[in-house]
Amino acid sequence: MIEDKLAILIKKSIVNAQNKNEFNDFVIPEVQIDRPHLTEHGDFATNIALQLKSKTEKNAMENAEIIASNILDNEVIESINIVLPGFINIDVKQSWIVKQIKLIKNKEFGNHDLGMDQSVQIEYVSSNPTGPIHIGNGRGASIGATLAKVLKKCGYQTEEEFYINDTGNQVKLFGKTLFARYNELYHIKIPIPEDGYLGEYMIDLAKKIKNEHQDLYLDEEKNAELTEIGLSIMIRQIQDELSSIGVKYTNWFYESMLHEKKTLELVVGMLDEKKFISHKENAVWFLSTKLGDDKDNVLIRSDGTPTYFAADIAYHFNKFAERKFDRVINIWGADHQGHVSRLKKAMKALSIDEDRLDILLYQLITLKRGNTIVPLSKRSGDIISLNEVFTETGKDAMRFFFLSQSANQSMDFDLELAKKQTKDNPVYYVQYANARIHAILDKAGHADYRISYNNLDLIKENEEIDLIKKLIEYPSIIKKVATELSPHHLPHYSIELAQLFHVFYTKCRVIDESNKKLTEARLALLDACRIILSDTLELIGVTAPEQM
RNA sequence: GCGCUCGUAGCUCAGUGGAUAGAGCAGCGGACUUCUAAUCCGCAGGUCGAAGGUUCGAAUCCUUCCGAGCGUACCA
Repeated sequence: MIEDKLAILIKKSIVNAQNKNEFNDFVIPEVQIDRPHLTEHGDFATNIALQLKSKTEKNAMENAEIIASNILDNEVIESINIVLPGFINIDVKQSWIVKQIKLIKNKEFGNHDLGMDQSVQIEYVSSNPTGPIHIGNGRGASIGATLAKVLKKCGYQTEEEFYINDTGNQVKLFGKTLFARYNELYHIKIPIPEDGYLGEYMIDLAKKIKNEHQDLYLDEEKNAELTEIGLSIMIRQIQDELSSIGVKYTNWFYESMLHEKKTLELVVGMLDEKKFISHKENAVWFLSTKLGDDKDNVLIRSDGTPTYFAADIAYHFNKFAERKFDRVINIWGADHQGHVSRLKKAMKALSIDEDRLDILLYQLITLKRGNTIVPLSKRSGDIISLNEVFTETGKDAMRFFFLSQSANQSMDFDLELAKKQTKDNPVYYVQYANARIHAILDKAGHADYRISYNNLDLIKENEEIDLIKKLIEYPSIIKKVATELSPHHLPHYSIELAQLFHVFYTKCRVIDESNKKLTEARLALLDACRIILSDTLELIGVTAPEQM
């Protein structure tokens, strides 16, 4: 990365100055390299001279002068300007920028080795299998899928997992509701449980089972089997819907596995051994207050059944201790916020370093129809399924939309406006840039022009240089997304890149019959652009069409 | 009450210690005989919720207040 290169040059210059006694000895802090907003402030800037004030006992301007005068000869820096109150502004050589095109020959550009081959598991969506996934889950799906791809690009061994809560109260309710709906088809009236699932999809589900198995499960004693069949159909539907927006998991993990393998008992036993368990009012409690939480939490209810929390501790124990992931990232909706601290405390209690667990919360989506809020509840049957929204807006517009805001920002999703806004979605602006690139490359191919890196020095228009500068920013964007777990930078970057391409397209004609050398150099630039743009779109989870 | 997140242009949002705060949409005005006008160029639009503080420097950090969403279960 160019920033690293410049930081090293600056660091060397400070060492130089120290050796010449122009600076006294001190430990050099990390040199921060920024991209200034204004072009007159240079291509890059650093505030290191300001930061060193306390260490050198000189003022920032003096520091800057010393640093600038000690920078060794190099192929990158064109000029250095020192500006009050002590900024060092750096302009980079055009000849160096242009040469960078050569480095962008495939999609490995932008890769990092941050992960050092560590294994990381990313768990996301994990919605209850008692109903179809709703529109709100689309956000978690988009964030998770993109983050997984970026981490892979950064040298992690990634695994993507969907956790299926196939046991517990909600599943029981689901089973009872399904039983009632199924019987209804045979004109047998069985009341739907009070908190049952009222959505119409339960009727469809019952019909499906009737078509396949006829009256085989009318007997109440076979309710467990009926529930299992219902769940498996539901899960398949969830898989299909996620896959149709381009989200595919490496693993689907069933909660029931934890019960079968007695992981819960194991974990509760371990916590007991480490004195984090107490028995109060016939229930078993986890003493998270011992680790600084505000309150303790029930693991086993007074009726003997485990809570969701207990299962989740076992599940995470399984991730870390049994499957041995180095790192685990969970992507949760903000309504699970209260769960974060106690799960981390539980890991700590089990002697698992809580820093290995990252929980990324995304703020919830408020669904609206005009000015009225549309409530969402699986149980009441108020469901806007992911499926019905994306078939109207399209997968690409949806993925781009969900990713383009920071996870900390709550989102409004207006169902009426969604279709209208679809055509305004910036994703098309970006895709159009890609289509334009391919139009030129195709035409050049037919006319027998070849990409050539031999005459890159012919590239000197401002629009070309700006475009290349944006291209070589790509690795730092990827790094930012991976370290901050903030995938929303990708759509923004793609828009900026597309914009610079469109400007270039308007100002610089690529195929110029009178100038074959320039044409072939520009084809090299164009190809670099194609690679970065399509890689960005792939990470976002959006297609890169060659024609529009 | 306490905790988490947010408050930036008419709208939707970037920017989270750096210099004169940016983009899209909406608005107004221009540009197609050219490799795709789903494009480009220009104009207009802001006391960064409020007040204090920290420092060379604050939309960004701290404190208080105001407003919004979420959480605070022997639900998941």
